[in-house]
Amino acid sequence: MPELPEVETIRRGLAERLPGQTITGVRVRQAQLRHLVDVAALQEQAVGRTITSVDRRAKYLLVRLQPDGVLVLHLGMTGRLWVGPPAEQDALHDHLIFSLGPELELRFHDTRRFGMCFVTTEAELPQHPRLRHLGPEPLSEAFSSAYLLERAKGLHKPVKNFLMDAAVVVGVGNIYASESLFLARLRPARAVGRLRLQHWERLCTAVKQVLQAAIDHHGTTFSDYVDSEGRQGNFQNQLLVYGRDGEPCRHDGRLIKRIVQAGRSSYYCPGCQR
DNA sequence: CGGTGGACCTGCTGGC
DNA sequence: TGCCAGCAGGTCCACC
Repeated sequence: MPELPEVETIRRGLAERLPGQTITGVRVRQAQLRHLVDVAALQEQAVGRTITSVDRRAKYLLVRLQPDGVLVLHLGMTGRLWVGPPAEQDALHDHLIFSLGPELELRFHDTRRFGMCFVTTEAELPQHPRLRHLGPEPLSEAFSSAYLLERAKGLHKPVKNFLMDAAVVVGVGNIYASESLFLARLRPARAVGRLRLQHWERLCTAVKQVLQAAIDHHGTTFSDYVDSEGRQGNFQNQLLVYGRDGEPCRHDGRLIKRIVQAGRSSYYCPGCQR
């Protein structure tokens, strides 16, 4: 479900409400998510700790704990987090419930169960198997045209798949990959090893622009994404190609095409993108 | 080594 | 109406 802008929107909501709260209990209704949740580790390393901040690395939310510990949450395709007064009853697919004293709770809901939850220490976090291979943040200076050119050298994979490879850059999912390629005027099937610096400059700028604009609009609600306060995003109104198969391009009127790459839909304008 | 295809899950939609 | 194929915003691993 969520790509970087949606996760960042959720992070901002959590960062307003969680710091200073103490995790007083955890209830696991379904431990089998993307990986099996280690309930004992949560009890030992999260319960009783106070939350100091909520940060983000790639699409992972990092709930930092005092005196040490990081509660890591990933929303997969359909994960949602909810902060509020304790619910009267559990809903279907409410898997994890963190009590924050008697009047507040953090609830993790995930229909398809591709999400993740684990706890680790501050020292182990960078080397954690789920995080250690991750590439640069797209909105950081490390994500540059020079970096992309170097990284793509000798590779033959399509630029769409390259952009969605978390070892290359994190946070760019299926929606924003198509949108970025449209802005950069590049067809998704272009082989990365043959692109020149000028192409990477266009693409790098486009990725940053699209992600920042989506964050500014609180993300994209395509079917069911909502933030931690239950609010929908607004960026779906600004999508230029994603999900617009057969509709006219807003720039040149040609019909948007849909192709499948690595099992995922890609959308592009055959006129604007080369 | 790089690249693809399928697996993991549930639920919704559209065609017959 | 019912059934079934196809699709969905992510990640990982086995296999060529």
